[in-house]
Amino acid sequence: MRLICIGDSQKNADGRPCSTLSEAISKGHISLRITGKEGVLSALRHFPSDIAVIQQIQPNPMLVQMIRNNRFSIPILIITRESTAESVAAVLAAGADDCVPITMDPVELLARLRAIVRRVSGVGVTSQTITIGRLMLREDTREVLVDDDMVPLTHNEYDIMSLMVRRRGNLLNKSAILAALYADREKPASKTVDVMVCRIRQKLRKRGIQTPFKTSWGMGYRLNEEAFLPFGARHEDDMEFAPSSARESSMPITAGGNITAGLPDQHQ
DNA sequence: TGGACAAGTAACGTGTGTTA
DNA sequence: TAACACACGTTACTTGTCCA
Repeated sequence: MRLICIGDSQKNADGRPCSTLSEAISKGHISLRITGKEGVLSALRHFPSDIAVIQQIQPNPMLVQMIRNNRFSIPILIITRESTAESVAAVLAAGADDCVPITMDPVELLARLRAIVRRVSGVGVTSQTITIGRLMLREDTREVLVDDDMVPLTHNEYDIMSLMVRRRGNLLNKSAILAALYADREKPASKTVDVMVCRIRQKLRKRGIQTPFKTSWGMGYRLNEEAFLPFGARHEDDMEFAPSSARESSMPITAGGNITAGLPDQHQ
């Protein structure tokens, strides 16, 4: 496994791995390359790696957002010294694959690194394309296709769709979506997310995807993977046409601020 | 069951890019 | 440079859900 270690704190500004990561690397016979956050894009471009590890004092979505905005689909694990549920949710929503404390046992850290790499390189996922049944998301061209028919999404609509697909299986609340879309900009009203999700739904509905997202009342949205399964592979419930103002789900999800963290991850 | 609140949606205003 | 198209955000209204 090839690992690129990115320093995003004063203590590890040049990317030198912390002791926990160093031990995991030595146990796992991992080839290591280090970089500071200034040279991260160049390093990712010139030194293909299997996974990126960002070391931060507190989870900060800006660096993850920058990597994703430059269309690097490399899996990202964040090692952090101090974290809150909200800050972990923000980096996961921005596109990180995992966020772990620096106190984690090196053995578990190594296992997580391997699991993420295995998951991302698995069936249905390539570095540029994610496929879920009839849905194909091309990250290199920022295109979304249903049955090979392109869905004309705007920039923000694509970003929400991409976020939903990459975090499929996880519930995403509106603030997390806004944090991912507007990492370093002033965020609009959360109602904006409702409107953009509604527009995506309308466009997908025209292509026969009736309930692309499940709504959890008061909590957020989740990708409805079954809606994208080919006809005949879906449950009866999903074959029904939803009303125009569909409330796909009203089942309350366990309350809590960090609703994206701690749930099973998405890539199968 | 009804009020409060959240979510869905259409309509509209504004900003920006494109084109003649 | 004006006209136009489009994306985006806001507003207002409707609908659905929760809870006392």
